[in-house]
Amino acid sequence: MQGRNISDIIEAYLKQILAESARVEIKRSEIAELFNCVPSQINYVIKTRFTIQRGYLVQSKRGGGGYIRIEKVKLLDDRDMLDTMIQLIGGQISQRDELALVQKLYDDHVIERKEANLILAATSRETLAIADRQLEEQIRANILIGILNHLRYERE
Amino acid sequence: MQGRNISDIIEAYLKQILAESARVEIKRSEIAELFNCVPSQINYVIKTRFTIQRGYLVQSKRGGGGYIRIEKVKLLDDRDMLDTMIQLIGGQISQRDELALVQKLYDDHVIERKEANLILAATSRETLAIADRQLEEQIRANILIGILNHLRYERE
DNA sequence: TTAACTTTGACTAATATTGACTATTATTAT
DNA sequence: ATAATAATAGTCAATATTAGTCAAAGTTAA
Repeated sequence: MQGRNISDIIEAYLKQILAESARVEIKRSEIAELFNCVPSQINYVIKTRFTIQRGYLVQSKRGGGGYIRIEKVKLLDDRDMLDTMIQLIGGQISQRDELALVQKLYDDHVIERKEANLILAATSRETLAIADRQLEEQIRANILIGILNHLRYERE
Repeated sequence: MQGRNISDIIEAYLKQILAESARVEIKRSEIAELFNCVPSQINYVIKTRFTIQRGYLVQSKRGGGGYIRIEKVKLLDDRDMLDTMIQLIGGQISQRDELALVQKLYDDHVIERKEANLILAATSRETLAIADRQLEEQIRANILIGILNHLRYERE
């Protein structure tokens, strides 16, 4: 599924570490050298793939001994998590961010695979077929929030 | 059916791979070069020959390391009913008519109760929160059709 | 002849890569 | 202590690298 460009490879590398360690701390220049890219590419990877919406917290420090630390965030259980997600969605959400969010719901066993795919099918750009991008993202947000609220009482 | 034009040839080429691999991932420009055609012809081939109705799922990514992925899926038995429903929905559907439709899907065991409720939650007037009634019904129609198309197949 | 299908290419959109410049923190020299 | 310097990381915009859309033009089949 991954590995066609450097960003994907770096993403996979970091997530592999995070699969075991709950947090990973890197030196930007070292990773850049390891993957033979410019240091700012690390920022790009983090910005596009390790957002809070996807359940990651990033901290860093400059200067000597500087680092970038990525931590996997627990969105707590049930109700808190749903509230948090609704907060994160806000008034609109892109298809890309939505995918990450639904993935997280699935990973956390809030929904099953069938439901996850149903949600994605219901809210894809192709399905919604709304010319105006902003409106599309607003409606996607509405639908997702509706579903999340529904999950509050549907569970169990 | 074979080899009369470039589109047919490209179709055959991809299907030959799919006969063994369940999925094929290509770089658009490479295939275009291989068959000596413009890149957008690949899109034409996919659009006309690898539709979901024929049992193919297509995903793609742009940018560096981009690709087009075609996956063969297993079509289910309810396709005719789904087609009929999509016809019936047309361009828009009220919440009331939708309820009847989802009920039928449930009665016919196409979806389970949880999924039915999820669909209703996703498409209720309250969730969509669109002032304009006509637009609301249009978008509800789009979402339902997207879901119905999703119900056509199963990943292998 | 006409309607459907195919081919083409100009324009658009999404995503990734790069590097110059900036900001912050630590270390060293005075 | 303070100032200078070194060692980090951050930002942002330009450029590169893909794929998508659409409509005009060409071709084929009924």
